[in-house]
Amino acid sequence: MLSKKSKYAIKALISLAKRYENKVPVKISEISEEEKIPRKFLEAILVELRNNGLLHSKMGANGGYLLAKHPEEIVLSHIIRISGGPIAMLPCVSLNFYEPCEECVNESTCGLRDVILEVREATIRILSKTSLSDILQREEGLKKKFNLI
Amino acid sequence: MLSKKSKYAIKALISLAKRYENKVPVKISEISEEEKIPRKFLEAILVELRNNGLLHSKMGANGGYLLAKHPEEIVLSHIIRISGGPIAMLPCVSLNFYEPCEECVNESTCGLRDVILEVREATIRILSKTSLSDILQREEGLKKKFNLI
DNA sequence: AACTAATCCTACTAATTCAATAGAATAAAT
DNA sequence: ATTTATTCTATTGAATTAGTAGGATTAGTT
Repeated sequence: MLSKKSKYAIKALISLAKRYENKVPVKISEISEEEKIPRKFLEAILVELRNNGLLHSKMGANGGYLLAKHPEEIVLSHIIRISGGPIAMLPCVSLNFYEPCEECVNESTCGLRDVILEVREATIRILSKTSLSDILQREEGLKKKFNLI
Repeated sequence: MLSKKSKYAIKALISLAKRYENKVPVKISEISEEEKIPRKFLEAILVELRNNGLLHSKMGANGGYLLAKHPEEIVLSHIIRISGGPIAMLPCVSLNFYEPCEECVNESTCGLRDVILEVREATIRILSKTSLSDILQREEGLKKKFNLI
């Protein structure tokens, strides 16, 4: 399960991606209201995304946040890793949050691990090719599909 | 991330699958020691698996647990669901633990949900075709690969 | 019948992680 | 100066997960 933090991070970035062309900083409170994300929690999340190079910030009046890269260059796997969510279903197959199972006698011959490794690969394949732009495109597609446009 | 409970459940069932042919009940303490799973915790897990039809139990002296089905018929997705772990990365795409996102205006046009749906499908595809037998076969394969046999 | 070895059941507690909040410091625009 | 923002540090609350305790029940053995 994705943490709320990760979900909020993704939603906030999608919201910023929508206005990427404006090149005008967007305030925390604006995103918070639009996406219904608790103000102070979002604040912490955005700082973290900035520290990891996904956002630029501007302080003071008329300040706010901007994507640091083109929406095509920001992919889901990266966002999830920054916002603290391991992607793998077991620590022993995680690239970024690796930990051995205490009880495992021989990790390299563990059948369960082998399966979960496959799951991770399938998951990463999708998440690392899906950018903010892709998500926006999907939304357009879905709106058309449901005749909402 | 899989909970420890789920992981323990899977490991316990694999351990039972190895002795499936014996048709002799296996004691909790035996499994607990072999797999290094806390005794009392395992107890609760096995009862749940039994209540959900994956195990048969026999009380009293010489009692213990047996798989209720052939190891080929017990698949990972089922074990994980019983032991409480949702498989999907978001509640809004979960079949068995569905919950809408409070903040979502229109779920059916949510681009993020659409991607996560794809991830879930890829995951379930693997987990629901992998049985206890498959895992044992993988272990054999891995042992050969690493010349441990 | 008594004894022993096992699961079963109910309840509780501990530990960890997740989610959210408070409040003052700093920066920039007017 | 004043206002409008982000930034930083610290703390709290809530929920979930992990694990424990102890007695009731069942069945085999002598």
